[in-house]
Amino acid sequence: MNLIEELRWRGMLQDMMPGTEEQLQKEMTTAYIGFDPTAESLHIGSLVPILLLVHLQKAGHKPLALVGGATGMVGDPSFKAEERKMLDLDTLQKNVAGIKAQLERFLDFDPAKPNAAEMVNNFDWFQHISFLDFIRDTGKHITVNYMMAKDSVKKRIEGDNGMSFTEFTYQLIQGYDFYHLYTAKNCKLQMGGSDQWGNIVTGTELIRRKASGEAFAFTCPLIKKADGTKFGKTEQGTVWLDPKRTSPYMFYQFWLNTTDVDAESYIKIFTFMEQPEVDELIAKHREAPHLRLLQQRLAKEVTVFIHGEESYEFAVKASSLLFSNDTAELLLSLTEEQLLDVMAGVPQFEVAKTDLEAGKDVVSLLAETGIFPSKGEARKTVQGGGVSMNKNKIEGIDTVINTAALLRDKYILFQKGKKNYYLVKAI
RNA sequence: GGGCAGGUUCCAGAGCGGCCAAAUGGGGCGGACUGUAAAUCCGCUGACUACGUCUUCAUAGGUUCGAAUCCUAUCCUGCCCA
Repeated sequence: MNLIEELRWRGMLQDMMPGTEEQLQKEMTTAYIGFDPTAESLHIGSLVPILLLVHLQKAGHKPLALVGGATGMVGDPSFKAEERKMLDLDTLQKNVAGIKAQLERFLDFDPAKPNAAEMVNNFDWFQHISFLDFIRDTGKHITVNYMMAKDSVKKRIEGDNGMSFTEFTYQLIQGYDFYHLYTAKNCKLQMGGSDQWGNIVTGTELIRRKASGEAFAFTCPLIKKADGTKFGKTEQGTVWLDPKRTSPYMFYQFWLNTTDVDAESYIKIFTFMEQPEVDELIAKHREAPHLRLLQQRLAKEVTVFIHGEESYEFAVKASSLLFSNDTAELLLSLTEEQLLDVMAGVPQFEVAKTDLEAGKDVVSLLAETGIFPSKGEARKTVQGGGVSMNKNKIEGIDTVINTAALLRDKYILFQKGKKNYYLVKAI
């Protein structure tokens, strides 16, 4: 299977420019994807582009990972209803550095290899280009009519919020990136999410007009859940790749909670498993969905890829402990070390031990530790039967908590809903 | 620069002097069911020292016993004209 066939089978191909497949067959091709430095860490939304680069490199081509130090200063308006907030320079630089560090783990940068991955930052070339030079040398080649016709900006042009010139410029800036990489690094292919199609095509257009060259592109569908909601969010917010932001346990849980329908497509997209094995697994899953073989395998593959074998095993251990039925007794039997081990990925909070010795009502405890943002919310959730302590449901808001609740004389395990655990440590 | 329409709680969007912490929908959270799934049903959704009090309807002033609702100025947005 060649790269394109592979990606097509995996459902990772949306649009493709004619000739792309032939180009990839013809020679080792350099290709790039851009990453937005909107945060210091990548999140699972960026996983697909990363995987595209990995597949590309596996197929013998040369991947370039571009971090958008310059484009990040402008903000991509594609399909967005509103203008984005501008990031200040310091944050931007920090973000670029953070993202760079993460990307380095997933691609092979070994310079001895002909198709070694490379990292580039578009700030490096944009910082030397003056505004006047840019509009004369580059802006001349593209008409505003062409830029406005893009679907990606339609929402803003027809919408109620307008679009600043700054944001409108974005596609030209990104287009220039492609042009620059084409001339500087013989990069002939750009990939990205399907929302990037408009920006990417502006790049190939620029290459055609300014350099009389031919460049190619393909995009990957944006990942959505079957119910149409946004992929990559949980109750806790974004799922990050950085274990300090989203613990491997939470990360594992995210994948484990995938719905049946989604799991079938995710296993193709997010793992490197091959077709026969995937087909077999899906068949098994359809026969006995309650065993959730598919979700478990998916969670395993992705967690191992991002966090490694060891973290995965911790996550499984913690999950089985927290979700087994007789956990209430089990909790009591754990040693402190085991307890902490299991709770490694669970958010932790502290209380003064003296408060517990005096006895403290649940509501205050939950709010003051920060498990709940306010007393009101803590109260309402407790009243709705949504909070458990050490795996036993808290019955009323008058419940007073004292040192008797402490596990190993030190910890209390709170639970909001079924899946959200919080460990409180008495100090 | 001129004219017009707007800026409401997470979002969309009602309200247009007291009955407004603000309809309705979406989202979110929680409960039941289940497979840590989907669908469905139910509850909650500004804060607090909580049958009451406090801070909210772009911002700052003003009118009034009383304003999200009226007036003035400012800022922001859209549309149209120049």
